Amino acid sequence: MSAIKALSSAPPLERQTLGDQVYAHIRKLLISGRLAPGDKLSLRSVADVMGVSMMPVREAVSRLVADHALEVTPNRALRVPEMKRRQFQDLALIRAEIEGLAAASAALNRTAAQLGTIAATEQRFRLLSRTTNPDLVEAVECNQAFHFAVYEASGLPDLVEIIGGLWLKVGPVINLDLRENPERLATGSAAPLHAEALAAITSGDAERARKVIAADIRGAADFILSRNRLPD
Amino acid sequence: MSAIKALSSAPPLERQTLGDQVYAHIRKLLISGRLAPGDKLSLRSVADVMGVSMMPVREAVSRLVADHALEVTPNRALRVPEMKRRQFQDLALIRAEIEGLAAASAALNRTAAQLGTIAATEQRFRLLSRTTNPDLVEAVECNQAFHFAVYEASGLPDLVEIIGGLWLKVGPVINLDLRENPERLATGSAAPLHAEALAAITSGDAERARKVIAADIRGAADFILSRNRLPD
DNA sequence: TGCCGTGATCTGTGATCACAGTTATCGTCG
DNA sequence: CGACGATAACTGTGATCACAGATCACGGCA
Repeated sequence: MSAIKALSSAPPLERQTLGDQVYAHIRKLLISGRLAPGDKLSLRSVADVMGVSMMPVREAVSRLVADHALEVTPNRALRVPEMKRRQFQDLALIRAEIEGLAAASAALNRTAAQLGTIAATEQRFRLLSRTTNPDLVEAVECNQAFHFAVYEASGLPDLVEIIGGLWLKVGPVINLDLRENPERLATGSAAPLHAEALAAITSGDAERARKVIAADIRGAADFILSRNRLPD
Repeated sequence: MSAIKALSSAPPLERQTLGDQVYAHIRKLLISGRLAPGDKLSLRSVADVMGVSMMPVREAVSRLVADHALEVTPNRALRVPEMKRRQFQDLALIRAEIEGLAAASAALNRTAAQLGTIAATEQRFRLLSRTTNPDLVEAVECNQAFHFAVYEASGLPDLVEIIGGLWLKVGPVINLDLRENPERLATGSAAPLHAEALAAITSGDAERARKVIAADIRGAADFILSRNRLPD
């Protein structure tokens, strides 16, 4: 019995099916913007380059289609959806509210360890944004890491998952834009806003955290909308 | 050319794959509570009763698992997840905020036709809640119809989709409870709150609409939590 | 009587084949 | 030389088969 009890100490082993791995792979490509709106995919080609059969790809793609991260056209073509200008505006509004809620909850519920993670990612982002020639891929990941460090600290996993779905939709647009306008990283207001968010969460000021994160999202969205690369 | 132009007038024909139909079927069973938490499913049995192969069921189930509307246990069993008490509380908080946002947006953006739909569903629900022996299945559908009539009127389809995902999670719990406590329909405060929400949306009072819908959600959640049928 | 090994059975996962519909390519006709 | 039409290649969808792992029931050992 003691032996059994010993073995049951760390049993949360989670099985990773091939479908899960393919899903995670494509998802990362989308959020980081390496798959741009309009890009076309095919089950067989993806299966080929990933060295698996078509089945796991089908499973992963069906999930991404359900998230509207991919779409299958009436002609049975598979592609990254083009985001209309209006939809991007709406998503910014929704994200400001939902991610603001997560930030407010984080200010109230964060643990000390989570606060440390937030501070670390904030510092990384701040230092990177001051660099003269920043690595864009790393900057994108830094920004994402900071935001999700905040959201994870909310203690609301269901909310984090919803936000993840939103990022999956806007990721291709945001990161494609950042790649074309690298100066936004330095001239934009992201870094000081992140610092203020960290301060608000540290002091437990929920409403301030909510407003700052919402402002960060609106700022990025307004910048992209001003560049007007979106159809409609 | 004129013939082609004529044909392209109404081409938004949407193909319904078998997978889509299976997904819609299971989804309806979940939201209406006919599949209760803990219920077990199997790909082959579902495929059998629906008269299709296993493939469309796999496609549908993989989507529902991605939504956390179903879960596949480490033992490769497929079942409706049990909702923990804490998670249900968190979901109520999230829903109050998100669905409140949708209601507020509906107060500002609803069309006249949408307002009519909201009023019609409100009346249906009000009459039904006064019935001495109401049909519970119909009551559940009425409540759902009213809420989503409001949310559709927000003009934010992405937000409606998020809310749909939330209802998919809480549906089994809420409707299972309503089935066991039918008196909630008459004694609860749902009907007057719905009426007040309709009034707020009619007059364009966004903040009042937000608060009323949030109160409706919290009221139902508190009732269920007081019954304490949830684990943990 | 209580416990554990062992087989049959059922599970989701992955691969392979078949098919209808679309797209792209190229040869041919006007 | 340009436009049309047929054919070949490719698309997602669905069905069927194969397999490893897990559950369950039965039976034998202690």
